[in-house]
Amino acid sequence: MRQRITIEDVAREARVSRQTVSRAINNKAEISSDTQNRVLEAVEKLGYRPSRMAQGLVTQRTYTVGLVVGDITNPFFPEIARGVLDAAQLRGYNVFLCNTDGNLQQEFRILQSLADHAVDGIIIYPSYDSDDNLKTFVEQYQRPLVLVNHFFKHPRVSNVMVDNQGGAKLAVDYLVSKGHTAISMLTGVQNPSRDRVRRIQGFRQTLAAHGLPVVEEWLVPSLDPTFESGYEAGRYLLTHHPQVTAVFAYNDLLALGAIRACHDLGRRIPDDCAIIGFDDIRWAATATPTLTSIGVNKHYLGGQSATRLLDMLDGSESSFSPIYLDVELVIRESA
Amino acid sequence: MRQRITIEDVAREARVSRQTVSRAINNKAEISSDTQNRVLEAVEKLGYRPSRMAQGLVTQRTYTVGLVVGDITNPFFPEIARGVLDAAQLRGYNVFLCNTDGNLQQEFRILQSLADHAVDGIIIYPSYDSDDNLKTFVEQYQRPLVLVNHFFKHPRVSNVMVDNQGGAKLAVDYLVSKGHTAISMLTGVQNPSRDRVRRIQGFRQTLAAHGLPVVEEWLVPSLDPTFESGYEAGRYLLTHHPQVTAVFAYNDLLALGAIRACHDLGRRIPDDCAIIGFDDIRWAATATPTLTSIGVNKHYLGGQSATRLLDMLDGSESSFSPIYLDVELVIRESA
DNA sequence: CTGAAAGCGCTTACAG
DNA sequence: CTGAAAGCGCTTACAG
Repeated sequence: MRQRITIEDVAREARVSRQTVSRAINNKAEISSDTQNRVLEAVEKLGYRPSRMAQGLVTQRTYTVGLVVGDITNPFFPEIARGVLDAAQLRGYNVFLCNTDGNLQQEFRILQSLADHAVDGIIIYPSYDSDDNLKTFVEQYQRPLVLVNHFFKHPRVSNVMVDNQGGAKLAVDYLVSKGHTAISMLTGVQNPSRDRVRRIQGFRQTLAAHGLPVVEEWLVPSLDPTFESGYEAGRYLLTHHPQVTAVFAYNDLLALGAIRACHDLGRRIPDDCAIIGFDDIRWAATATPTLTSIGVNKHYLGGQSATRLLDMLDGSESSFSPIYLDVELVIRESA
Repeated sequence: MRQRITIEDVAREARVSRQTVSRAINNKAEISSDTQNRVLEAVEKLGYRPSRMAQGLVTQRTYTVGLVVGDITNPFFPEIARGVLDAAQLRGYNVFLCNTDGNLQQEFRILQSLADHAVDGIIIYPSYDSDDNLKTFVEQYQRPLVLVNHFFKHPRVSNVMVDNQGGAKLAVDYLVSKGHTAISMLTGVQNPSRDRVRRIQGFRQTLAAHGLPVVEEWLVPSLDPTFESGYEAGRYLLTHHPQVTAVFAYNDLLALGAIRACHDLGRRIPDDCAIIGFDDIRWAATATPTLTSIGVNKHYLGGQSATRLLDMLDGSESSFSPIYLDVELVIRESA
């Protein structure tokens, strides 16, 4: 069983002290290029790689970050994760992935566990009521946090916001422009997260701006933001309120479920019922009919979140204003 | 700025030595329950949490593992990842997620970086030609590895295999039972990974077993295993070989693309052309028409892989035979 | 520019 | 059952 190659081995090979090896591999100024080269050769020869752990113990930098999402199985998240991963890797960081399922205790345990592993920072897509978790975490554990779609004022916390309200406006404006007046919304879960609240607000405000009434019975919540729930909610809506001619869904999964419900109820899309989603997951572009949606660049969103976090870590600047990401209306067949 | 609470603080609070604190929190035998309680109270009071890093430096156990997949954005992987994550978390492990994009150099860099972070083990879905990477890694870095759908004989390597050949047989048997004789296959990428090779083998053998010819022109490869490539390949196939009445696709994404191609070419599914996929991703159940596919329990696959890895780490047993996972034919509308 | 000393936060033998 | 010593693999001052 081969032993781990340590800095000691390199020092012996290059006939210098450990500190000098450290200087060489970390590119410190106080070293002659002669010795540096000699050390680097020894490093090469032995295949030495410094232990991140041992380094981290003294520098308090581990080059790891946590990415905390609701459920990686929700097609909204993999692309975000990919954006985070790509940006992180480019700068030499590894990423722990964790799922909260929107469960606060779970979320808390995860944050704690990431702290135990001494991650340098965390990107989190918080649950609907995470403020206590975030607060105790950020005060106990002195590391930067990036929150996606959730505001939290704190010097070590930065925010990346999708223009949810604007997206809802785009959707409703478009439906109205198509002549719809009986517009419903599938709002997603009962306990809405911040982004849900904002999409609902945008929906209400835009209807009002067009002089259209907000019929409360046409705002249909569901258990979770999945295809199945969208199917249930859509079926319920179209059965009990058949006068509705257009549906704006909190997300694409719900919208896709509603499409299926329409289909099963024999209502044609978009003629009998127009449907528009949010997020523009890949699936939306290939569904039948293809889904009109509010597009968010998820890879970019992830990338920006990671970049922001790493910038906070490199920490020249002390304060960071929120990042706002635009959305766009992607018109396809369903509306 | 609050300081980190260390074992030293707890020792002072409980009026014992650091070693005794260590014994208490690690539930060692050599400690009186009296002192243990006193220490645990102090731990509670101070909110002490041991540093995994410091522990890891001496125990050589970090309670982290790596999960290396092709691309988390491919809908095949998130459910696997979820299975890994759930099983790992249950046993107190955190998971680094990494994407190789099937790129060997990238894969090597990732393995190295995970080793730098001293992960306890790795679960990897290897690229098509990873043997060199795996070999140098496993010999240099004395940690267990779990390979999914790729054989590699080594005492520290364990394998989790999906019955790819059997799945292909199920698909072809079914198509033949429906009266098809002109059966084509979308084979995925040019450089097939092990699981691709096996699905193709199964396809060929089963055709032969039914006394049907294998028409080489009907085996259509593509750039990558995506919806877009499936569309291209499907379109090519049905234009140049219109006599084909059934298509078996390497995976669901390709199959879904082929469905769209059929649709655009005005061929009805399944009457003019039957299509069957592999993997049974969620999307398959909700497509129009819904996709007949070979089902793999991806969450279970991930869970088994993680469990196997952690069992190797706990290391009572020295040798582990491969895990074989069954597949099943899921009949829907497309075939 | 280089090395001897101290220490990051823990655990593992070894005494008693 | 408990504590003093040594050490995991590094880096950070501090001398020279």
